[in-house]
Amino acid sequence: MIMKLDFASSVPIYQQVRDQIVQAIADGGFSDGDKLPTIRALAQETGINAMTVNKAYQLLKQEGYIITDRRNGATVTGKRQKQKEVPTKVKEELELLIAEAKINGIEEGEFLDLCQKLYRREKL
Amino acid sequence: MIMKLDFASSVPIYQQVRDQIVQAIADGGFSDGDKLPTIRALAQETGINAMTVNKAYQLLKQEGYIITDRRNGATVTGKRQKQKEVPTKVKEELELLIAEAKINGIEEGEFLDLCQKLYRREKL
DNA sequence: TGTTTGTATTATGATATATAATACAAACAA
DNA sequence: TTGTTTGTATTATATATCATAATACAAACA
Repeated sequence: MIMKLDFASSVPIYQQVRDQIVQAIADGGFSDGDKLPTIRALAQETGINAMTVNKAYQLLKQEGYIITDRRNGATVTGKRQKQKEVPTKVKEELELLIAEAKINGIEEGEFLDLCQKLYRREKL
Repeated sequence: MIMKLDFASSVPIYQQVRDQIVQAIADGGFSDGDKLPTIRALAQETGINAMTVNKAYQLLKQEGYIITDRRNGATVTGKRQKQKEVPTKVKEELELLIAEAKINGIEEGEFLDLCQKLYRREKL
């Protein structure tokens, strides 16, 4: 599994691992029932500590993105049932991003265009 | 200045302060030339330490949102010249948010609609 | 002269992050 | 049975971050 880690970043490594796995799931790199690499394997592959990978997996498990089995490893649960409400976390973070975009002179049309392209995974 | 702080949040307090000031600027609550509360005043008002407020102001200054004067306090610089490129930080965080939205079953149309409403500050 | 401003310094404590070395129970293969 | 692999738990260590506290300073102004 390709994993780009920035050790100079202020974003914790376990968070970076978690984020990239979430993105891989969203992009179809992992589907429902697919197995993630074992904790030890991913730790060795990336050169980081197994407990750091474990922390990322714990987070993913807590968020419902994966299930874990002592014998079977970590399995992706896939896309979920549509929620009635957009998660508050998504809305709040989106609000902040939009505020920063506005201050930087990004107009509504340009911003929505960017969102659409990113959603469709088109080139920018 | 109204400041909602969540002390149970994992987001550092200085970051929450910074975020809310950025949002206030974007929303027009502060315009070019307006003065922010003094560090000590905001610290007392919110009940947090002055050095924590200072850290938020340092961040805002470093990001170019405000200028500070030893005598005059902190002044908002207002909206900037439009950048050629959308900041990488905005794009990357947006990508992650979109990934999480996708997994939660939020379709493109709904997501773009949400973005538009948030940009226009309409009710949801 | 006194006050207010952002800033700097030093100290302290709590929490978070990351690594390291083991150990454990469960499940499966040989 | 025996051995291996799995996630998980434990303990220790080191470093960094976060937040508070108490001062102090130079600059600017009334």
